[in-house]
Amino acid sequence: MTARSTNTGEGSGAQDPHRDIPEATVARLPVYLRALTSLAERNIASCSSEELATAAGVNSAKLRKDLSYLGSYGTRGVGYDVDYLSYQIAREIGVTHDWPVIIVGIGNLGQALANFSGFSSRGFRTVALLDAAEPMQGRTVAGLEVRPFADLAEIVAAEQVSIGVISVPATAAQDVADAMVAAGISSILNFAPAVLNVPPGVDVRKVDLSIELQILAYHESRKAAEADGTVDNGSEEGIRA
Amino acid sequence: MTARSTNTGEGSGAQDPHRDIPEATVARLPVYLRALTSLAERNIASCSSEELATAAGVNSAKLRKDLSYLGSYGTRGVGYDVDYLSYQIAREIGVTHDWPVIIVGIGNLGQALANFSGFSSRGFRTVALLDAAEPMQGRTVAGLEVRPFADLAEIVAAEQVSIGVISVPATAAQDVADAMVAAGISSILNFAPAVLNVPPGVDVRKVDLSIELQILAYHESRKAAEADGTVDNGSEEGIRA
DNA sequence: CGGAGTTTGTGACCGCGAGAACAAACTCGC
DNA sequence: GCGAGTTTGTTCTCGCGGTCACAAACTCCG
Ligand SMILES: NC(=O)c1ccc[n+]([C@@H]2O[C@H](COP(=O)([O-])OP(=O)(O)OC[C@H]3O[C@@H](n4cnc5c(N)ncnc54)[C@H](O)[C@@H]3O)[C@@H](O)[C@H]2O)c1
Ligand SMILES: NC(=O)c1ccc[n+]([C@@H]2O[C@H](COP(=O)([O-])OP(=O)(O)OC[C@H]3O[C@@H](n4cnc5c(N)ncnc54)[C@H](O)[C@@H]3O)[C@@H](O)[C@H]2O)c1
Repeated sequence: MTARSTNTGEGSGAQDPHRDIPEATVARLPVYLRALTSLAERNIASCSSEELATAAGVNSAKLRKDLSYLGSYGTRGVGYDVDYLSYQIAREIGVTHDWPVIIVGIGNLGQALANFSGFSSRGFRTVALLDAAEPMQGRTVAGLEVRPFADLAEIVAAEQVSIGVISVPATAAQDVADAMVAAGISSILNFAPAVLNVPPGVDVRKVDLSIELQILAYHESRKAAEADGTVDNGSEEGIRA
Repeated sequence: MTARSTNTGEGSGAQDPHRDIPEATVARLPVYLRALTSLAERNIASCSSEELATAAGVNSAKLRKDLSYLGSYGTRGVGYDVDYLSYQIAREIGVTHDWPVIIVGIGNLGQALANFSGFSSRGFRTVALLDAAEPMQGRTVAGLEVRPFADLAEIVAAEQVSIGVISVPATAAQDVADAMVAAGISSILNFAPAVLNVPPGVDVRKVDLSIELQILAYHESRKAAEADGTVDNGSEEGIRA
């Protein structure tokens, strides 16, 4: 029984800014930022939590709690200053300056992503497009030359890239991810329907179209069943009164 | 078998199929289905929860719990039959037959989606492409003629469409959603960065690229700060890997 | 200057979901 | 037939996250 259980008093102080923002809150901050941008474009200088919450599609209490994690940037009885809050959220997320991004796999989806203007307007800058296929290389997409996949490490080092987008077929996704990690990339956005294995310290987020549709299909099935009465062909029992 | 002996309780048995599957589980079922498909393609006939869990990138206990919501389809001491379990999951999700889907907004992203083969192989069939712009209409994308947006209601009724995909600019998204709902669509997959307002009974899922990237940027910022020396106290040794 | 009205920030509560642990059920070898 | 080994299905516990409700803080007006 040594003093192993130090227990670290450390107090329960929760209000130390920049300390452990809940993941669910992090996922909503970009939504708030977008809503604020939209308000700013309409020359609205300040807003209440209620207004911002409806613009963002969330509960106002949740919004206030989320914002409280980054500090007290509102004024009681008044609301939030749009520009000021925008900046604070952008600073917390880390998009006050642009992040360089590379896209690997310039097929159907990769080209759409490359042409997507929403990147640059929200804190990101596509600095390179990479593809393994010979016919693609050298072609220009969205003003950028498509470069060979072999140049990955060189580009990542030269441009200080830490975020990579994968839009290659599922079979190649793990290889690309491995190469990205080896090159020094530590955040990956994966569009391929594959489970990626990465070392600790590397973040992966996935966007999976089929999964989203299947989730919708599940609820749609239940709606149909609800309206219909029965669910399926009951080979077992399914006796209904 | 069929000896349903101790069926008296029914209290916490909770094994009534088709009753309240948790949302988090629903979101993972497609992942399991994909992993199973992959196993089947490699001619693997059965697997344990451990194997399937690693293939799906989740914890085995979580996987077993998830599967238990749809019934007892495994065999203790043996594992799961791949084909049988695949069918059961597909049936639960509702993708034993194909769902007709329409895509509205055939720009960069819409064309990529239309050309995406993953739809048809996972329970969905693109039956129509719609766009409001004159120059697009009549053109053929992925073997389908692009039709005027005004035909929406007619197409939805004729093809019994209940799932719609929105890939128009954010400013038009709400209008398109309203038209979809009016036409009878009750599930929407939205790619536009906009908050959609829909009546109850209509499901909306959103895929938002910028948000995903900003979440990555947030964690990336913290990694940079961590490595930079913004860490003040060195008293604690337990650095989370 | 003070009270009424408004809005933020936060403490309390509760339900869902993740994970560990274990009993039940099945197979296999003898 | 029976015990040993294996794997599922379920129970229990704990922490995160969503919601409510309210005190604190600010403005406005008389
Ligand atoms: N098209 C869509 O709408 C869509 C939607 C959701 C998901 N996805 C997924 O995104 C991925 C790409 O889809 P797509 O339709 O653009 O496919 P695609 O076949 O059109 O393009 C894939 C590109 O990746 C390149 N590539 C292949 N292997 C590579 C490697 N090892 N290194 C570098 N580049 C490589 C190919 O040359 C090709 O240009 C797929 O995994 C697909 O499942 C696509
Ligand atoms: N391109 C991408 O990679 C990408 C990624 C993420 C999100 N998005 C989002 O997806 C949406 C589409 O992106 P895009 O790059 O394809 O844009 P785009 O401008 O290339 O295409 C939009 C299409 O929608 C059509 N359209 C406009 N208003 C319409 C209406 N009221 N009814 C029917 N059709 C209409 C236009 O004619 C055009 O063909 C945007 O909201 C964008 O923010 C795109």
